[in-house]
Amino acid sequence: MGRRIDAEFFHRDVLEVAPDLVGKILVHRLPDGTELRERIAETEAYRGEEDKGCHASKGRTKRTELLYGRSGVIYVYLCYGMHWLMNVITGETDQPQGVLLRAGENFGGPAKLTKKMKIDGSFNGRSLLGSEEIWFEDDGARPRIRTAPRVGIDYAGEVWKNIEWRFIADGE
DNA sequence: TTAGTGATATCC
DNA sequence: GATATCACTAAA
Repeated sequence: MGRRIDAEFFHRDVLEVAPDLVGKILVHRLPDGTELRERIAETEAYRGEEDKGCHASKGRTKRTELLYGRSGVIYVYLCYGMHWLMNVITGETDQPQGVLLRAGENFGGPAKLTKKMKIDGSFNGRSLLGSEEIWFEDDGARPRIRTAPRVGIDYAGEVWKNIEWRFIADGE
């Protein structure tokens, strides 16, 4: 059983938090007391209004408001009408940045992760800090990380689409 | 490769 | 009010 990750961890630049989050364990306690645990195997960083791949690139709206808010908060977004994608807000307040959780160690795919962890839109805006329902743990694992270009954002243009802000645990 | 799906943003 | 878009997945 690991240590719960605290506010300081998330209150750093997303480019530090995103790779650090790889290998950490997401814990979700269900109302009936069951704990779902999954080690994070892959993340992506989204950072700033100039990042054309970031939702906040179009400015501050009701939807992206959370990205500008406190670190340690969960941003859940419904994609293509059926997939929940989970992000963790990082960095300073008023600085739009967040980490997209792309995969756990037992499955690949952002929507699979939320499905398996039973996370949906009702988690949007919740905090990972001091919560009895959902939090991250550090069990001391320090996986090797490799980087790669982000996926699914072809619309963002050559520069932003090729930048290596995807962080993957190197298996074996 | 394509269909399916619905919230959000943007345009009348 | 209407339409276009989208950080995806599964099936073929």
